[in-house]
Amino acid sequence: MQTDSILSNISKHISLDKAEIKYFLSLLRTRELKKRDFLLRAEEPCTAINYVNSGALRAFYHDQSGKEATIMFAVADWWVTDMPCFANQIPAMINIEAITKSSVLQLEKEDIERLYIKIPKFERHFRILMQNAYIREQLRTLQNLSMPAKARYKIFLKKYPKIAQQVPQKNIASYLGITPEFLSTIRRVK
Amino acid sequence: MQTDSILSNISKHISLDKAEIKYFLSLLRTRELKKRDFLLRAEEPCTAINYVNSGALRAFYHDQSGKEATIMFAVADWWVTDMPCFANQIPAMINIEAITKSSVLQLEKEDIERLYIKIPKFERHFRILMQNAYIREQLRTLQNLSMPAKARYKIFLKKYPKIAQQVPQKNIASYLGITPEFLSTIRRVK
DNA sequence: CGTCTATTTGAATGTACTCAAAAGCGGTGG
DNA sequence: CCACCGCTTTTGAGTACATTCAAATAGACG
Repeated sequence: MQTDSILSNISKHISLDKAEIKYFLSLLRTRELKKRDFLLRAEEPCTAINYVNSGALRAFYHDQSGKEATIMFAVADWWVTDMPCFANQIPAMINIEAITKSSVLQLEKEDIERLYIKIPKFERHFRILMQNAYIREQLRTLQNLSMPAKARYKIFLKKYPKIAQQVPQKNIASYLGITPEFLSTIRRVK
Repeated sequence: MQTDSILSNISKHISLDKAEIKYFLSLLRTRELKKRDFLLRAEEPCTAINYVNSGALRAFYHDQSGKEATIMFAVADWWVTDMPCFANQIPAMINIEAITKSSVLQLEKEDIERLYIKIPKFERHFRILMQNAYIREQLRTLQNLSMPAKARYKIFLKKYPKIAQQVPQKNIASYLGITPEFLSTIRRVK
């Protein structure tokens, strides 16, 4: 199990001693995904939060009319889950699919709750993670509201160059909230 | 100082003893705002996070072209600040204005950091707050991407009936990312 | 009561979507 | 190694959603 990466992720915000590291690592389970495997499917229980060791995943929502909206991409060193459903222990609303061969570390809801009790510092770590996620999402809302698609696309390319390389264009379109056709015409004009 | 409300907000997630309550309350400062007063202005340092005791406030961004986008409303029992700037101690990007006469309790950055150290339970409280904010914001993104304005407006009315009553229509338009004129035509058709 | 701002209405325009079809590209099997 | 298949991307025409600008009406408040 590759664990250097997740430990360095955590050491950004809190420091752990040997015993704490050992306990924390004991809670993780590795999950390997082939391209197009699902880490989570809508309607299933969403029991884990996932740390991406390698690869690229996409979280997306399928609405009643069959259209899909991409909620987020997750590449190495990102955390991903269906947060509303993970937090409230209700069936997943979204799907999480591997865009490329990927490897993730899973932390179960029950285990993270135990972890919060046993090593309260982890509340801090995830507080900061949630805070950053909130900030990112709020900025995204702001851009969706105030900018045309072309400007949003340019910002996406600048902000997530790695993701832009790894994922098909139609997924970026659905992240931006536009059709693949329209993204294509945006790109044409440059 | 009205403190029952904020204590009950906090007791949703953590429980405090008498001494902890006393210490926590000692960190708060009341701020009274008249209608149209600013709690925060863009460019100013954003040093505090604010709990709304009463009234209604609006957080909005003014872009270079002069258009404004409403980031959020805050009514009684909500927390509000410019989170990116509060977290990173950089000048505010957004404005927070009182829509009606309001009363807020302010918690300074330095004090909240001390609070986290002295009473680590507060990490948990704000972890849950940030998690919920993230969830709300992600849901909002999803709706912005996948629904036409009319459907978003209906959801807004259902979700925030209190806010819908208290704030002018043009503010709701800017929250939805549409022009006041277009909101008006949406409402016409019913 | 008058002034100022918010809301409504309408016409012209622009941004993004749908549907359809063609072109490009990657993987797979013969 | 090439040919074919399926999927992604491009292109275009017609349409729908949302904006801009301008002007009229309605409401709020001193």
